[in-house]
Amino acid sequence: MDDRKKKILQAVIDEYVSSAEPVSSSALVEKYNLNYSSATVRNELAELEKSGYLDKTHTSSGRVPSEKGYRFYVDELIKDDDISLEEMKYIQTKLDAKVNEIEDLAKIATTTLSEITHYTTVAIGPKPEKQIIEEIKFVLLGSRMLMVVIVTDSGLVKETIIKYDEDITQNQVETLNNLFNAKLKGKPLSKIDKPMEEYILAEITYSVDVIKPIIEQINRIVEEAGTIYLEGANKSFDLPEFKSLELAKNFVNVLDEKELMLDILDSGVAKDINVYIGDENDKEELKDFSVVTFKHSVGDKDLGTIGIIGPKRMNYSKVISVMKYISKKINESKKGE
Amino acid sequence: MDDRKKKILQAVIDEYVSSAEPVSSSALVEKYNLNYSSATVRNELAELEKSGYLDKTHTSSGRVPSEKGYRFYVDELIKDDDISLEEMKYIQTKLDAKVNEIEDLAKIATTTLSEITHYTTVAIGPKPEKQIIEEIKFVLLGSRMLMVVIVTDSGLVKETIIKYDEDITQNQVETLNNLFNAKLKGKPLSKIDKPMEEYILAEITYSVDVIKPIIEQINRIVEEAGTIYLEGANKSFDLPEFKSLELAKNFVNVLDEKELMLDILDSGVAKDINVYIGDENDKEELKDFSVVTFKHSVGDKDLGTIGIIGPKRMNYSKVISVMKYISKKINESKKGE
DNA sequence: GTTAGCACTTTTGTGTTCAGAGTGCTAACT
DNA sequence: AGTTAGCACTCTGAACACAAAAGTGCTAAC
Repeated sequence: MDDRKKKILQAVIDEYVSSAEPVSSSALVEKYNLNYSSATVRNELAELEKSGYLDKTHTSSGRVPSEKGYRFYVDELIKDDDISLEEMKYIQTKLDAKVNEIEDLAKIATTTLSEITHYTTVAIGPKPEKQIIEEIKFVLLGSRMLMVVIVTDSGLVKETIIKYDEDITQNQVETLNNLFNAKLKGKPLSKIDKPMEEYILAEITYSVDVIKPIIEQINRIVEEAGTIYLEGANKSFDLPEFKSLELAKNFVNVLDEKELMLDILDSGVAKDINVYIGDENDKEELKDFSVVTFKHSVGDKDLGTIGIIGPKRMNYSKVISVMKYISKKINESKKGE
Repeated sequence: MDDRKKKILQAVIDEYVSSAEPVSSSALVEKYNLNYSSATVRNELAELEKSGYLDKTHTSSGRVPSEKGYRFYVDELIKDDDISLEEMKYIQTKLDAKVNEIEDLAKIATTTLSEITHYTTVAIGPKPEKQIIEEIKFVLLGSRMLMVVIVTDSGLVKETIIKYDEDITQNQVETLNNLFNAKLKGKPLSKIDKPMEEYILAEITYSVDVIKPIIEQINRIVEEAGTIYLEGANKSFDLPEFKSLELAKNFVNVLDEKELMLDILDSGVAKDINVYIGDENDKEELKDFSVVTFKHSVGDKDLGTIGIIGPKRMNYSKVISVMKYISKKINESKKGE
């Protein structure tokens, strides 16, 4: 593919991304100051179409990028500095917010990404099983509320509260602290299984009623730790793709299926940024969309994966540029902590 | 208004609520086994229209309830036991879930309400200023993470984490516990103002760097405590009212304005259940919708307010029945705790 | 290799027509 | 009195035709 073809393909995609309308030869000449006539451009467009990079919606319509076209664009033509000074500043202030829980940081990154790109973003934290329990602490609130706090090596802090019908003594709290730390510290953050439960129950001399709810709640925490969150689902409704309400509803339904989202975010291979365009998505429901995911981290601490879901006609340059920038900034700013 | 008119008005509303189409005289006769001919019904409809309870979309169309019609329906015709056995059971299992934080209970109620009614629900917790701090506790996690836990009389438990660059001693934690409890216990949950901040700073002998972030985070918690949450925003897209995407977008935007939502939920007067139909809403943005709010509580503990936002063509009977049932069940089941 | 020019294709918007759904009213019936 | 059958009238919405607009592809000339 020669330079002129690349230039034209890029122009078609840029134009289509911003207008969502099939792109005509004359529009290209006018807006992208190509030094050729529309007739020449038309010839090139015809060839690009023959090689599969472009499509037409009907015989006499303008051109629309094909998935192959987008793929070529993402692989070869993308700019990864498509981010303005204002955007950088905005990201910086957002990330500077005094947050102390690692989950909050991830959430802020997800929100910011959605705000800047205007696409829907989803995120999951690091897999619970990959995190190591560093400390588990029992704290008595009043005399009948027990708080359980679990701290993991990746900086995750999760807590829950159990209410009892009887007073809990400081003594009991000590015992619990000792027992649970002895058994769980250094282990991966996963549910307490039957054998472990039996062991703990056997070990404790006093009432089962105290222990049972603790185990129940710890298991709930673990489950919750793998939770996904979602930002800017409504943003997608501004897209002309969704002028059919049918499609919009489908989209919302996809987002609602947590399992599906988990799979998608998990499927990202080792690469830092993964782009799935239309049919490249494994899931049938996403064949009409594009998904971009990236793993982020602070130093060597995994922060989980963030994904963007948008139309195939996504602004890949901007999305990837912003992702890279956020990723870099998170890593830099918080490394010392 | 005589009985027959009431019966017909009720039939028109019930039919319109389920079909969203203007209701014709013949449809009424057929589906609501009225023992009159369509001509008679037409006469009644004409009178109901003259008195303002019904509208027409054009001269020869069927009838549509007016806001006055809905208001009459809500005030006079509503059934408050419009809830099935299955629904009761579903609510019961949901509420039986082992949750221990009062906020989670409110969240479950909100979600369940949305699931059963298929409308969008929003909720706010009790106003922070109305809650009294019962205990404030500092917990050291590892050696450089400090967790602050605040417990209020209404059962709210809020916590946050502060990370330091230097080790914190158990001694310091004790001092903090004593100082903050001495100053804040029994006070309403509100931001720490300047004088109080100065006082605390003066009182503490060691580094300001330890205290500053604590105050910062406590204030953040307080702010967050008044937060609203939202459930089932996407459900509304199934409504035929939203066949115009324009309206759908507006609706989403309304939901996005947290301030607005807060106002609406706050404005509920002392009554247990408040219904605002169309123009009865203070906010311009909600003139096309109806809002139903209710305060809920466990025993004498305020749990905050839940609201339902839906089309004026809302199933008021069902919504109110379900609200009442949930409210009753929450109160019953958790009273002992 | 490039481009002006034009025939050809398809979409989109507009006006028109026509059937269908409902009402309102009149006149007859109980 | 109240009820109802019957019919004229109104409005909507779907179907169709037609014209204008937007583009392309191709040819022939530069």
